[in-house]
Amino acid sequence: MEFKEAKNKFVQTWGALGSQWGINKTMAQIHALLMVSNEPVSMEDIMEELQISRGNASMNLRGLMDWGIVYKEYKAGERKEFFTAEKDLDELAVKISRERSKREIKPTLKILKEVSTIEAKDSAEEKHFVDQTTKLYDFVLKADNMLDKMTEFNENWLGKLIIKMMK
Amino acid sequence: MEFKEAKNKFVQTWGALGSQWGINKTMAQIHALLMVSNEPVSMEDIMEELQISRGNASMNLRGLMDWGIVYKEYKAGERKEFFTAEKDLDELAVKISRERSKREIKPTLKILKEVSTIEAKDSAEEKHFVDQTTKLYDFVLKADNMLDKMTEFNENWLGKLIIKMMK
DNA sequence: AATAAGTTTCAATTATTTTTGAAAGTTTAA
DNA sequence: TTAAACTTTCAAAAATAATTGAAACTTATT
Repeated sequence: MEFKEAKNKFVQTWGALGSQWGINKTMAQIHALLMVSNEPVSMEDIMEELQISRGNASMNLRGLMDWGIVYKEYKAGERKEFFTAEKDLDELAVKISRERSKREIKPTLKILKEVSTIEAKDSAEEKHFVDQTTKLYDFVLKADNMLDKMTEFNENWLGKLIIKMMK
Repeated sequence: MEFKEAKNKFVQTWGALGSQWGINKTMAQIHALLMVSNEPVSMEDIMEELQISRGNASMNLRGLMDWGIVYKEYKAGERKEFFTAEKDLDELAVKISRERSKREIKPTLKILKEVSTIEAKDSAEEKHFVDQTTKLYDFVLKADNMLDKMTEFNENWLGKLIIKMMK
């Protein structure tokens, strides 16, 4: 396989994976493209390589920057903006975790707390509901805290974690 | 908040969360409904509670069974089929992890292997591509193996894991 | 302060995904 | 073996999400 083909295959695959995880295809593709680029890429180049419109590129780049995993860069003497991706994978994982926690997990926890603390009357049905949502709350809270812990490990937490798990 | 309201809120929230994670809303809602039901639920009841068509219910129940997190049950003397959800949350997490690994991670690893092993010529661009995709391969492989390990812990791995992480 | 270079926004369009509903298929019981 | 009870399938319709493109906006240059 030659370089261009491999690069394209990677970008497509990353895009498809993104879709399956609730990230829009183009956003994932742009991210993939920037991840494997050794130097900052302009919006023009992104549009060209992925065959997408200016508006699309602009919006998805903004989205990626909101996630904190793509940065804007300026080149001396150039008016255009360039973009780079976070390339450290541990850092990338930490940022994505943090952001998903903030956007999705925390609000869900809030609701779980609410619904699990209704007064359970005496019916088995209601008791089971309270019991199950309480368990779910505890579980999600624990999982979310684990993500927080990961950020403390910081350097290569995944490797360290696996070593601990082996023991 | 009264029971019916809480239940509805939970089902809606779980459905919305599903969407954000690439699981279709109805599938997530059915799962939520079954999780908090203390006894098996018929397709009729699911249709009624979620206000969805028979076809929709049928297809999404099938999907949930393919994930291995919803089971069919038969009640003595009843012709209808009933459904229950996996309610043990550790077990649920393990099953979802296993299935996502099989369906999404493993195929992605295969592609990453392919594209990271092209002959890198001498250009910095190509070298960076090979380097970055190799790192990505290693990272995803490690993360995937961690999921496997979780299944070995089996009983309350999340709690144990957090304790280990604290140390 | 006018112009040029570049970016963002958003209503309209297009593509994708989900849902419906009725026909076809299955299974059980008489 | 027929009919009734129930489930599955899938083409068409509806709902949702992504994309375009051109006008509005911003910033830098002359």
